[in-house]
Amino acid sequence: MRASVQRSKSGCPDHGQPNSKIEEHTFVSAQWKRTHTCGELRASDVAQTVTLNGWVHRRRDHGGVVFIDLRDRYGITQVVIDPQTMQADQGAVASVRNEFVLSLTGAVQTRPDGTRNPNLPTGDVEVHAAGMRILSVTKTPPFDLNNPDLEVDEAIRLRYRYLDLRRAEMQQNMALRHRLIKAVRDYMDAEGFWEIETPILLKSTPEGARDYLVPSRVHGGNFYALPQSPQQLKQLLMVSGMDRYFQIARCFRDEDPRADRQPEFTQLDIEMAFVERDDVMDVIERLYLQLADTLSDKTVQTRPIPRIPFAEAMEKYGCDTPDLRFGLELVDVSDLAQNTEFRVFKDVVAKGGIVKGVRAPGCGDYSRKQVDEFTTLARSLGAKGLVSIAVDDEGLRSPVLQHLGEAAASRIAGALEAEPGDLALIVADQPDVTNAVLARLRLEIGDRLGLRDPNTLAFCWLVDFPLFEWDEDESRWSFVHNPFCGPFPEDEDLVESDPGSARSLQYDLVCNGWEIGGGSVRAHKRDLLEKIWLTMGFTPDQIDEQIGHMLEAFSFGVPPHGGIAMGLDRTIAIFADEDSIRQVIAFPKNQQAVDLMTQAPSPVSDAQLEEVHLALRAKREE
RNA sequence: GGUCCCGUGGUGUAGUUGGCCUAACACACGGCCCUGUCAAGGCUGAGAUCGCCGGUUCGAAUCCGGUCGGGACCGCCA
Repeated sequence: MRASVQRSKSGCPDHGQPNSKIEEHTFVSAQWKRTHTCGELRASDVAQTVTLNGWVHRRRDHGGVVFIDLRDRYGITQVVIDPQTMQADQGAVASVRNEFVLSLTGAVQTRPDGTRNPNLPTGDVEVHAAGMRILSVTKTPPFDLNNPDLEVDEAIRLRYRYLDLRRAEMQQNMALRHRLIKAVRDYMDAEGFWEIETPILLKSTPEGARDYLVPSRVHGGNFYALPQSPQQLKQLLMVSGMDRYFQIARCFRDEDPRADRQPEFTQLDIEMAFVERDDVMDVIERLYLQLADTLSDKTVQTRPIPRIPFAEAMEKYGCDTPDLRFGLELVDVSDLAQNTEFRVFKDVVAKGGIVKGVRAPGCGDYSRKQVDEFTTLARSLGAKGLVSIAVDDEGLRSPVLQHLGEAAASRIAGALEAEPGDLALIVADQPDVTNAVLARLRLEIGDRLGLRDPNTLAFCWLVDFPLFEWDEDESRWSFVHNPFCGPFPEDEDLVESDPGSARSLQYDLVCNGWEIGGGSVRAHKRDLLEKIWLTMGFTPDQIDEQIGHMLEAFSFGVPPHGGIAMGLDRTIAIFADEDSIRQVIAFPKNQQAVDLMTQAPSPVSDAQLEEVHLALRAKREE
């Protein structure tokens, strides 16, 4: 539980408070209203009298002439203030500082030879000010807004997010986000989809992520839940005959945030009637290729988007979100490993584990310390250790060479296709741990060797997922995807006879190692759905309670249907070269799910609690 | 719930094998000078008891413990 959230120190130096006496002007007279934006004046506009409104990006005061770079969303224009020709109060001009909001009027002129600025679209011209009005003064900003290279602590940026959003990088990200969502809407419309809104206040569903709850005032003791996704509603819209639905939907999940996860996030939510797997995938594939072509300078690595069966992805990459921008596939060496004298390997294989490895090209000369970094990473993900084998022209070097034996080590290195100069990294553990660790090590190698080309979009579809996975904690089968995902038609009998072998009609779209979307063709037949839920250990009564309303709806004539949900924040982050979706969300929350700007979540009054019939069990702090 | 990393003027960093730190540098900020800059320039000034609390020590920004804040990850995320 969060104790008291510290407001960082007041932040802004206000030495001498020079601004307190400066007159600010109300924006009443049309005379001071902009005629142009700060990004549009060109040589062809010379001789026009214009008025610009904007923020002072930078000010260069030469004692006589003063240059002001005025900035708005559209760009930056240089304004020259010459005391000889300027009608305004010189004191006001001298008082201007960065981030003041100004109205400046004057004539557009060609810049003198040799003073043009090729780095600015407006750099051929400048406005010679005839008048100036200060619309708003400012305190000194808590961090530099005009230095694109400066990396300011994210907590400070989030506290003053409205200032952070003035920076060019964030303006570009917001522009990209707007254009991408606009392109999505245009595309969906052209494809015959209807955008239909669904409720934000709905019923809590116990499966899945933790719900955000909203207490009901009218119905004491009862709660709405915010949607984790509009899953059930969009399926019901199929029953309603809407045929093709989409929504730019806000979704809410009360789980710990990450770089690629926020408590609330935005999905392109889609559902289609009378479709098979390929129909949904085709709609999304064409959309994403179009988005990549029109909104990104990056190159799509492979068209059409390759499809990778889940089992193959786990085998080659150790995860279901492979980064295909580079090779370095994992290799299973369990057979070789179990025939060595190395007890660690033999025991793991004997207990159902696997031994796999990955090649780190050119890392054969890594120091003990560098190899230890790999080991630390492996241990942090649950591995008990990491076996490294360095290959050079002399032979092999490995901490476990004598346990493994020269010949066996050589065979394993050979299986990994390690050449002189390479380092082979091998993990032996239960399959999930081995794969998770090596998947991460593979990415780490890719990062270190610069193999994750930021100019490439390596899309792939993950298909042929299992329908169920075994839940160790609860000793029962559970969903891999969602409660309505359908099995392969030929696998329907396996739902009862061999649940672990039933394949699902799920598909995930992956790009550069990020899962950017997933969906499925649904199980729309009542008996099949009931069978699936029975397999997962629900009693008929429980099934009725959980999805009775869906089964009832399906009893009134349901079209075969399927859909998908695309993570737009992640999509935009990849397009914008950002490591975190916070960079493409205007007002995100931090890793503790706190909004550092508004300090939400926050206590509410006793009266508010009373109204919604709540009493707190623990006295809140502070 | 857990592992790891980080915390020094407004911002970003240096200093962190304890002592020459009376804490340095750049930007920002205040004052003065300067009529063609575009990261303008010159001179000058103010600003941090080193997140907080406690401990070790003759001596702590530096070592130890705790705590708060931030980040990456694991768990969690149908």
